Amino acid sequence: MSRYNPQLIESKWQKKWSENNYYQADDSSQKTKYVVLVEFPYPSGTGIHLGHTREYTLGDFIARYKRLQGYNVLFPMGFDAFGLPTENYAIKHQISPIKATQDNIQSFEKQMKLLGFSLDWSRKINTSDPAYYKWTQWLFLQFFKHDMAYQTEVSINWCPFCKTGLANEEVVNGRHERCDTLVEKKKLKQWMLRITKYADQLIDGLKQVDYLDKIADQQINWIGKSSGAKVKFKINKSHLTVEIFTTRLDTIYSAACLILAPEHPLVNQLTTDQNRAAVNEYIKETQSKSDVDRQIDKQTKTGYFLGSYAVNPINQNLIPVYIADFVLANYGTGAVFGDIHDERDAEFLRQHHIKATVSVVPKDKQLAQRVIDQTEIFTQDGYLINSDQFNGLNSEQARKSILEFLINQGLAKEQINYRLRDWVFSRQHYWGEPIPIIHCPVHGPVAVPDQDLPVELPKISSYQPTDDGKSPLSKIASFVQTVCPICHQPAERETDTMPNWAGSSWYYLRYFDPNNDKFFVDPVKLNYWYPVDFYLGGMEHTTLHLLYSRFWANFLADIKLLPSPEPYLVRRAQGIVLGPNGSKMSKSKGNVVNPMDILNNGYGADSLRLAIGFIAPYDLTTAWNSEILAGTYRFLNRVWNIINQFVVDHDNFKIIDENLKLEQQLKVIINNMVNQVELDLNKLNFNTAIASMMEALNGLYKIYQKSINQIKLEVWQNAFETYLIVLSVFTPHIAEELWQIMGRDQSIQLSTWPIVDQNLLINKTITLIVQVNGKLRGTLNIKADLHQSEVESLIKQNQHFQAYLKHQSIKKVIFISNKLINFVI
RNA sequence: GCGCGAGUGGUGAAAUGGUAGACACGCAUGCCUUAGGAGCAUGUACCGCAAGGUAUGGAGGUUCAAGUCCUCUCUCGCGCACCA
Repeated sequence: MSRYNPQLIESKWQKKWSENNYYQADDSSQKTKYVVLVEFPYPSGTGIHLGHTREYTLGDFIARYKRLQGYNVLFPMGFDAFGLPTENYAIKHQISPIKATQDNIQSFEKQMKLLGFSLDWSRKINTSDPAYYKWTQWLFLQFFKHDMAYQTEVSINWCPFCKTGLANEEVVNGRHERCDTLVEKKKLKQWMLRITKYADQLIDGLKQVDYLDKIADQQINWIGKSSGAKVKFKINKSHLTVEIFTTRLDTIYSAACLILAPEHPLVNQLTTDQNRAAVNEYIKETQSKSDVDRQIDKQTKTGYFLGSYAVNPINQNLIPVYIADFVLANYGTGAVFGDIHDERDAEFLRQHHIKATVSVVPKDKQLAQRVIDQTEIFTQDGYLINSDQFNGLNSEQARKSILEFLINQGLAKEQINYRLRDWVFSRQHYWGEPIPIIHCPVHGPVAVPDQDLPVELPKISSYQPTDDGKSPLSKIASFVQTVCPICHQPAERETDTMPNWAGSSWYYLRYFDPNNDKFFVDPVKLNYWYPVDFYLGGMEHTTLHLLYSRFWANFLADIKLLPSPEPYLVRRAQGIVLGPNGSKMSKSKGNVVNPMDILNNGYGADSLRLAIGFIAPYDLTTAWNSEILAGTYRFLNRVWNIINQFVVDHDNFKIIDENLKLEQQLKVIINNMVNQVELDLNKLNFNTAIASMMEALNGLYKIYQKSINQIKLEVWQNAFETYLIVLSVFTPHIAEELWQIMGRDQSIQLSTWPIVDQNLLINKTITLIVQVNGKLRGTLNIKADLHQSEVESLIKQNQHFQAYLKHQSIKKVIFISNKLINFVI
């Protein structure tokens, strides 16, 4: 009997599978389709890491399970090759990004194959391939043609290290999420996509899909819808008005001042000569500070009085106008009224000695008094005081009434604001899709005609971005100089490129039809495959890739390029794999576990795959633990040994003393396992599914060692074969090898998922729980479906239980058939 | 501060309101041997000789019955954050 040698069998089967194209999805199948999508990787130089391995292994479990169930499964893979990581890698290693990408893709693909993923490699895509980005550019032009892409001079987040603009989503704690450099503000003319137009749809669409709650919550949070009102404040002795945004119109009687953002356009006009010098000084100061610096000390509310006064439209009170850097220029109207019912405002009033009035108090009288005395700040909804005819209303009623009152005078209107900003879509980098626009002195920005797509990236020698905020493409005259497609007069190409999120915003669609050079995807294939049935990815993309790609799909559905707006029916996120010491894996900490090392250590892909499924629930962040691996390896050895033993015993098999009860037991073990694994896989409980397989194997061992000759050969054969089919979802190589050793010619992948025998699930005898006053007092092995009276009489005959019930009056008996009996005494 | 989620053995973790700790790691004892990165058997929450009692971060509550439901509270993780 041979020993289990994963390296030998794994490479053998990987080769066979790829030769036989088992995983190529069929575009014209009669079967029901099922698309399993996992986020495609950046092909960085370090090869795949354990995080990829977890994500793709879990996706592979689903894909293999669905395939055995008879679905036409599409489980594709590609490479998100544009973007900063690849460019930085190329610069560092002094090779061209094209070459770097090719090399890295090759090694990624090789490594993924070593892990036995059932990917359809015939559909491989690469976002940096001109044949692919031709359609990224074409799709961008659809945005442009529908006024969804526009150019504007904006103050953008600028990364001085990467020398490029960033989207809000890429800035984390004031730093660029990739390189951790402090982000600066810079005014640049940028291409923007109107994602804000889809804010409501992106919230509402979540109701139609099955996303993990926290994913949906995070997206809703990020979009940050808030309903309130815009109110006009007239400036005293002036024709000017300042518009403010508030969600708390019920507190307007408390408005003690107006506060504008330093960048507010009216600041200059509202500043009196007397204050001008100091105000300008303050503005200069804030501009020199980064967002992070501004937020370092949230307690100190700096600001400056402009010299003007505004008129509170509700009561005609004159209130001073200030600027302060805690008011954000790019949210709402860039101006607010300051009042005591907001913690920040209250702090501002206190620090600048502005007199505050209370207008909302809580119901609790003692608390209300403290609020009136201004010893306590009350920011919640309550009841109105000091508010003329609105006194006594609750906050919600007051908001409505006051809004109506002001609307009638033309001084207010309802307003919904979002935190979500339009998407800065320009990058000043070489390694991205060129934005396919030509700037004509006469016609302005003009779309590159479809027949001229793709606008290919020119090959250049220096990829280094420039300091002046321009893409390196701007230095290539032969690229820049062109003619206007409308008037054929000299014109210039756009030199900005798209962000790395562009290619990934629609990549899943390209898998449906990866080689089409006539259209981004053939409508017939699109209708068959769209939408994605199951999408697994990282939590970190919830407000980046996931939101962006939903936005693209929503827009493309609006212009009839997609059948429906929501691209992913189910979205789940796998947990992060931490280093063995419980902290994030990183080179500097020296706690990186490389999946390829695990393979080279002789454990093999099957043990690794199993360990990944077994270590914890799939969505839990978990520290890598190589002892789990030793356990799964041991388990596979036991599977290997018992089946090889069976094949040996098979030849000299003689039935002795046939035992039908034992045979039934064997069948029940297998049937229970299939049932349990099926239930668990449907819920993505891979860890308990694998535990069920281990439990079943323990059961098989027990019966096999003692009583192999008491059960018919074909029952054994059937049990082991069923076992292997279920196992093949998790560990395809060893399953395939043992399947062959058992004498089957056809691949185990072409088998069908076993059917659970419902009759075998019903137990003939059960273990009844016996409780007294809810406390466990023992169990009783009895026939199933006994009546309460029968059970009670059995218990009364039982000395052990009698000890508890004797001399007691039984008040009540709770009886749940086949489960429990509880005596209340 | 806001939004989500989680707290269970020495460890990773199981438990449709119904036997808490499945499965696995580790450990202990024994067996076997071709002495291995093995294999097999038994045991392994805590207290107690036992009968029994106590245990799911803490405090209450609902219930015949609570890890699970409710209220309060503590701790940790993730996300967002001067968004009016």
